[in-house]
Amino acid sequence: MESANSCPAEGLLKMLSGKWKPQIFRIAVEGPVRFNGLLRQLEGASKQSVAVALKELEENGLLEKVVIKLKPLHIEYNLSQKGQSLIPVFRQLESLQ
Amino acid sequence: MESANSCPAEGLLKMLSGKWKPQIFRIAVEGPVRFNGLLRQLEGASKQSVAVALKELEENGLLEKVVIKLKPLHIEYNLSQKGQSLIPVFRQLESLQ
DNA sequence: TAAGGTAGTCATGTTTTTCTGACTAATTGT
DNA sequence: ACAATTAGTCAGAAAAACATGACTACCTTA
Repeated sequence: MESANSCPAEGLLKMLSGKWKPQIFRIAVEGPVRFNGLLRQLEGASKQSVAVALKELEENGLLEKVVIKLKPLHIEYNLSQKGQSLIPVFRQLESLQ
Repeated sequence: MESANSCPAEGLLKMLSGKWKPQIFRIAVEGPVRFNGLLRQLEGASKQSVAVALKELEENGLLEKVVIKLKPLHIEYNLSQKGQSLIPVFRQLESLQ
C-alpha cells in the first residue's frame, strides 16, 4: 500500500532518485543515449542498474526508447517532452549549489 | 571512495532523496518543524529515520537547528537561506507534475 | 514520587537497492 | 567456425536504507 502522494514535487524527485538516474538524465540532455555507451561512461555502474534505470526513466515518461533498425540494431533513448520540461529545473539546481 | 561529482544538480538531488526528506522539506517550508511533530505528521516514519533525515538536512545546510531554552526545552529546525533558495525549484517541480 | 512530554540514541532485524558474474540472442567481422 | 558487439536477463550476494522496540536524559505537572 502506498499512501497518497501529498507532495507533488515528490513524484518527480523519485523519478530522478537513485544512484545513476541523475547522471543518465544529464547525459541524455546532451543527446541520445545507448545502453553500452552509458555502461562505459558510468564508472562502477552494473548492467543491471543501467537497465533498470533506463526502464524506469522510460516508464516514467522522461525518456523515449527508439529502435534503430540499421546494421547491428541500435536502441536509443531520447529525452521526451516531459524530460525536456525538466531541463530548466536541472539548470536551476546547478545554479544554486 | 566517492568519485568527483560531475553533475552539479546531483548533489542537491541527493540532499532531498530518501523516503522522508522531501516531505520534511515541504513541511519545513510552511514553518519551523520539530522532532516529535514530524513523527506525528509522517505516518509510518520511525524515530530513527526522522532523526537521520533531520541531521542530514542540517549537515547539508538546508535546515538550521535552533534550541529554544524555554519551558520543556524545544528544538526547532528552520529552513536556511540555502533551503529557501530551493523553494522555487520545488514550485517548478510541482507545476510540472 | 510517579507519569508524561521534550529529543533523541542504540542494537537488531527486515526490506530495498545495487553489484557480480553467468547467460541469452541476434548480427558482424576474421 | 569463432570472436566481438549489440542489448539485455537472471540468480545470488553484498550494501544501504529503513523500521522496531528498548533505553537515556532532562524538565514539568500531579
